[in-house]
Amino acid sequence: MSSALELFAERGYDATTIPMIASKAGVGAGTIYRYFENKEVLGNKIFQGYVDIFTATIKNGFPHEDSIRNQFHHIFKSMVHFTVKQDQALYFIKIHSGAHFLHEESHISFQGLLNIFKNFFDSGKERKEIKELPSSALIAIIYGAFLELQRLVRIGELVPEAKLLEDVEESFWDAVRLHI
Amino acid sequence: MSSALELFAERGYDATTIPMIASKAGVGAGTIYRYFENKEVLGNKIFQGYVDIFTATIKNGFPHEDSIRNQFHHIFKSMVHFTVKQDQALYFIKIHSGAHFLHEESHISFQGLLNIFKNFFDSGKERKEIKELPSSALIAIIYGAFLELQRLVRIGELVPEAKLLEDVEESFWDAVRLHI
Amino acid sequence: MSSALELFAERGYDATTIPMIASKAGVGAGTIYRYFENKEVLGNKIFQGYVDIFTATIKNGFPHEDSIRNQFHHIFKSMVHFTVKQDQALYFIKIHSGAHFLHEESHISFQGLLNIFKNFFDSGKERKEIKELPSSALIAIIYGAFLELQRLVRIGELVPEAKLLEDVEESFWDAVRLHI
Amino acid sequence: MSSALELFAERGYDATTIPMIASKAGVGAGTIYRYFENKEVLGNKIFQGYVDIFTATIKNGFPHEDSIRNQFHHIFKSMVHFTVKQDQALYFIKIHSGAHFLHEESHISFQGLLNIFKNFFDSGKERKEIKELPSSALIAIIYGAFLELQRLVRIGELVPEAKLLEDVEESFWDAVRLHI
DNA sequence: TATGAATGAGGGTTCATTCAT
DNA sequence: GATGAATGAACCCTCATTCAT
Repeated sequence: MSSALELFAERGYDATTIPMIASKAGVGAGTIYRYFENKEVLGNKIFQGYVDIFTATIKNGFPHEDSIRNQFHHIFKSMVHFTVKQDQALYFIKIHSGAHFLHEESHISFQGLLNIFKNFFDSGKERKEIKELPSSALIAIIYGAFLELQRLVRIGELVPEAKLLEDVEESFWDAVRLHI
Repeated sequence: MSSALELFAERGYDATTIPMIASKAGVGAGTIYRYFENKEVLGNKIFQGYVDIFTATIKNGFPHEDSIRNQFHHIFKSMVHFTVKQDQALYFIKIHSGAHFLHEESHISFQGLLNIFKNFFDSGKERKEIKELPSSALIAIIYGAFLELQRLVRIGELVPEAKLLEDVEESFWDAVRLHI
Repeated sequence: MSSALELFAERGYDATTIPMIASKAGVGAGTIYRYFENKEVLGNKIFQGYVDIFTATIKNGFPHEDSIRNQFHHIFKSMVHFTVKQDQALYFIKIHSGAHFLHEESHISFQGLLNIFKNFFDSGKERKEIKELPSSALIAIIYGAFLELQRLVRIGELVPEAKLLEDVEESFWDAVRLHI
Repeated sequence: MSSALELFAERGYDATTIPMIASKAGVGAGTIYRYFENKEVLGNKIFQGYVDIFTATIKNGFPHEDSIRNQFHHIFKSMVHFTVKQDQALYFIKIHSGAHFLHEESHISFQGLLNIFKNFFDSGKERKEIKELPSSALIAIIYGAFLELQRLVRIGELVPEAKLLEDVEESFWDAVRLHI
């Protein structure tokens, strides 16, 4: 799975062949079919797997009782944390989140991820601390911006130092918070 | 080209076949090869074509002498304008901007687009009106957020009404402006 | 036809396209189909046409009453003559004389050509001036040797000067004549 | 390879399709690509392979110390020997020796074959036993005549009995030897 | 259980042929 | 009559998938 992830992230699902994956994993091509029905299933397993890890990372230790700002900080920190550990995974998710090979189940997993954000923004709006934009829009802003930034980190155009992360978090927070 | 654009945007370059494009365009598969040397050239022509239109849209009437805020407004308005006219195009550009089939020329066109943003942010930082983040990061935030929002519009989850656009612009501006 | 001949000789029948021929002839591709039903017919027309000219060249002024040696001289001279005028044609005939696209009629034309040689050799054998080999073998020797020589001339490895031609004729005659 | 050889010899390289070869060989079309990078490589492998075998056949047991006449006999015998074993191969070589798909390496192999003949004729001319024709011409005569004869054997018009071979060898020798 | 040779459907592409102009 | 854009069958080739070992 990690061989497949790397290749899918590097070359895209369609441009990656099963023999490539097998060779990178050091197994025979046929062996892959003992563990995954076919390439599509493999792609979905990886997609769901990492989306779920991402989701779990954010859920883990979420400060439900804390302030909105601190909840936001937790989310941001979790995203960075996941990204650092799984930069291939996030890039893979980004470029394949609308891919033709994804099953309904994968889309649902993805929605689950987005829902965490949704819940957060909904409660933030209730408390008049978050802008009165549709939550889906707020998610799109944070998620889209974050993934694009991550792309820059990936290609080496940006180095994720503490100061930068702090500034980016500030920018994100400014984007969504309600300015009085 | 518009048939190809639609399919490339929907399914991605690799998952789109020439017969699919031909069929959607209502022509024979061979006909495509009278106008484009091969699939790769077709992909690049479309990519460059729309990137250039996007670039031109932003450059057109850019208020160089106006305030940073008004320049930002022009950029945002231009992005919306282009998106409304060419919703497929922007999504196509997004998911293929690092694709393996792109020629050097296409990358340069894309860089040209990003440079407009860069120049804007650089001058904004000089005037102390924009956050002290690397311009590439600021671009990523705006560009990433915008494209993700546009995806929602595309799939019908968001309706781009005047009020929404206004709020989104405000959010974007908050994200990049220097809060005193 | 001459454009087609040149291309067929240079690249072979299969590697020559109708648009190539049209372009070389300075006409539209469709125009060719006003004069030849299809590519196959064109190929056959050319093959037959030149085989017939070759045949006529040899028949023309054949010294039926003269000595075998002089008849041989006439044949050799005619072959050279035809070759000089139509070097493409002979090469085309050589490399396509067993080609898949030839119709029965073309094969018959070709047989007609070989028959002239056959008659000559048969009468020579009767007069005990030609070796007692099957006429088909004698033809093969002269015809095969001549065409291979012609190939060398074509590619510039041999210059067909008078002395060379004389020597080659001598060699050919030695090959077939009965040495007492 | 033998299926390909047969088809290439019968129909020519260009008119032979990979599916034809696969079907004749009783394998799937894709299987061929496990053993040969592409059709061109297959064609060259076959060409070189047989040219090399032909070359080896002549070199094998060549009587360097013997008389020119006996050396000639060895060459002729070798040609016949090779032809009997590989009748398709020689015809394939003949009709493709100038073909567009041949790599430089194949041309060199072919030149190597012709060089054996060249060396033989050169030494024969030195000893005043061979006609004073360019060696390339002498080769063309023997090679061309032989291949044309072989064609007749292939199509059944000539039966290669001992007597015939003896007579043909005599004819060939007469063609090239210096008549005092 | 693991393998990788074999398969053949399907992709990109070419080109003989047609036909509206 | 001449044209050349359009066509689609058929080519070469790739690769997901199978299955005998």
